[in-house]
Amino acid sequence: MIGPTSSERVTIYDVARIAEVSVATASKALNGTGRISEQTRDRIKRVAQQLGFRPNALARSLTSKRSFTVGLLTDDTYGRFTLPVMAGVSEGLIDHGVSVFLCAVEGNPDLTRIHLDALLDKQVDGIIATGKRLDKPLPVDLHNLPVPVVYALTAGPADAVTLVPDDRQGAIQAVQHLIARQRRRIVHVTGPETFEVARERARAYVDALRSAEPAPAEPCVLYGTWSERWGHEAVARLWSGPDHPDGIFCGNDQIARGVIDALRERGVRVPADVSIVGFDNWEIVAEQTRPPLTTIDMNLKELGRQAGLTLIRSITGERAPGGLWKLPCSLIVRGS
Amino acid sequence: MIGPTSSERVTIYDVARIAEVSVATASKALNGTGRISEQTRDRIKRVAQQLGFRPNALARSLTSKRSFTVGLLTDDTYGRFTLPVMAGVSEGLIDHGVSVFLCAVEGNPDLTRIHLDALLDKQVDGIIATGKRLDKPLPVDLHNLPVPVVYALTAGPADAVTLVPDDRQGAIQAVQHLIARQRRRIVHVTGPETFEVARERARAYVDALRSAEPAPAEPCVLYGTWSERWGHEAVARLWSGPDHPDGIFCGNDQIARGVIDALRERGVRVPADVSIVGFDNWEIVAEQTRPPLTTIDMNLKELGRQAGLTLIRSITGERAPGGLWKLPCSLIVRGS
DNA sequence: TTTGCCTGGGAAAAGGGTTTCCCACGACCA
DNA sequence: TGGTCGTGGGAAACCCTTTTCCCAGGCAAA
Repeated sequence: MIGPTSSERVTIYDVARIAEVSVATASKALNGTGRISEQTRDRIKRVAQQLGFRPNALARSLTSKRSFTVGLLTDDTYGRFTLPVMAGVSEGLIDHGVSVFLCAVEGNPDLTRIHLDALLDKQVDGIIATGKRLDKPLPVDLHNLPVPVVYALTAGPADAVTLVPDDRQGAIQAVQHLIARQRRRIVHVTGPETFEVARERARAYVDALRSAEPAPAEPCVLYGTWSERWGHEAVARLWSGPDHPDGIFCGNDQIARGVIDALRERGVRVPADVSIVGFDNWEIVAEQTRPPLTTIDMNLKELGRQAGLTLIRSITGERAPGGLWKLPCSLIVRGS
Repeated sequence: MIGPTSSERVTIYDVARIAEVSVATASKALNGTGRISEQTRDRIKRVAQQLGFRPNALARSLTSKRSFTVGLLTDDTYGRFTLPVMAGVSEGLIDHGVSVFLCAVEGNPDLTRIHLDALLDKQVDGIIATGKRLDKPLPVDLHNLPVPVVYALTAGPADAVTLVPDDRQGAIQAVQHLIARQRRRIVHVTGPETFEVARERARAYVDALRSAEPAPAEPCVLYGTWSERWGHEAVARLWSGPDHPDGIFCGNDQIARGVIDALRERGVRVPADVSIVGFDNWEIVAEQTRPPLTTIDMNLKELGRQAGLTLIRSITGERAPGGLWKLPCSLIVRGS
């Protein structure tokens, strides 16, 4: 009777025994290494197939020094930004047989340490650090780890690869879109000035306006919070004076949502009287506004995928040049 | 000079050599097993500490048959429901030294198969399957796996543990809250009737009304979609006739958002004229409505934690009775 | 002094693979 | 017929840790 000795998992010993070869030969046949005759190889493969043999990845990792796992450290509990990144990482890595350990560390240094130690003990091949703010590093030092680290959406050391959306390019696209729609009095309503991304987008907004022909009205940046409420308030403020904007570039989709609602309440038509562009392409918000929101997509899933692939390259020894890698954003045109 | 032989990772051999004992003794000392004299144990521990020795979890798993990893299979790409569950799972398991493999399978059977095989090859101790709909199973059969499986927010076989929020209890709480606020004409605006949760909540709504004293107006359930737009439409429909409700229980927070906005646009005051209760406690929505939304929280993080702990128990041999475990929801009272 | 027990510690196997050699054998050539 | 070479396959070491015996020696009891 053909079959493994017991109900336990079938090992390469079972395969070898039944194919009547040594385990060394079996291993070489199954991995395509070493010199084996065509027919022996086929026979071994057939037996392995029949037995449903699947090599124990743990045992294999022990010798190969590669565990085909990586850790994903994330600081973003709410997950609005992290989730697409995670999905991208996972998607980009599974093709390489690599699985991803998820570690939600919620800004807690002790917890982060615990997760990090667990990852290292489990011999991960590399680590991806991700957060929601580029200017806030993770609460633990990832320097001098025995494995490569790639940063995504969070601050890393200068010599490491850090992947971020190209906020500047995204903001410029947004402004140019408004200009192309014949808008001339374009203001920027965004989050707190303490956020680097807010300042970056604001700078890009100013530059884009300044370099436009014919020259639009002077730039005007309103810093506030990342909330709908602030969108309402900003509209109230903007419409309190005599000069009203005809285009508003919002720092995120929630603000844009507030702006759109406030405008509708005032009887201002979007996009007839004022065009709105958001930022994030948070579909659950952007698709539900009336009209649906034109916005900038940061392509976070793609960013995650790139992070994964970059990490793989580092693991396999390719030395990537460190620094900030900016990935392009896309303009999503909807109705606003 | 005290130190490991090379720059490689320090192994238990290094510890043993430097402490001048055998590896067997070192292992026993560090794990607190076997019989070792107090001083030898201390010496070994001190050496291990100095060397920064951390045992290789892979090698350890090889003998112990426990990898201290579990797989989390999720079908919910958007992650609104899954993310809190994931966070809870991770949080509940890290205390037990267990790490979580994240597998986003997006309803793709082949991809699911690939992930599942990778998990099994990596010798996970167990698997948590999660989705966003109880009535839609994952696109792969998790029966007869060599490891225990726990289901959360997704359909599992009858003999397995399946954790879900107690929709009935949550809905009843919502209705009772409205009744306690002296509301008598309470309607239920919810998602598609094809969703089991929608029907379940609707049944609970009906039952809660029927058993209330003094008897409120006849139940009225409006099925639609899970969108803001449907909230608007439902209000339009409800206010087209002569009899207007004074309480609305919404199937989710997005619908509630639409309802609240539509009411404000009509000049109906919330909660003076009509009280609203949502479902999900999706904070980003619920806190931004005007007024902030009173809603039902499904305690998904706690659900995730329970899923993790239940899985641990199954792994360690405790046989949990299979079936549907309903975890209580909480009423979150805000301004509506 | 012998016997027996207890104690602390070590040798070796096991866990499931991969890899480095090394060997046997047949073919080919002189 | 003897030597050389290429080929297919195997023995054993190795990866790192745990665990199962087993042993040596000290001490108390007989």
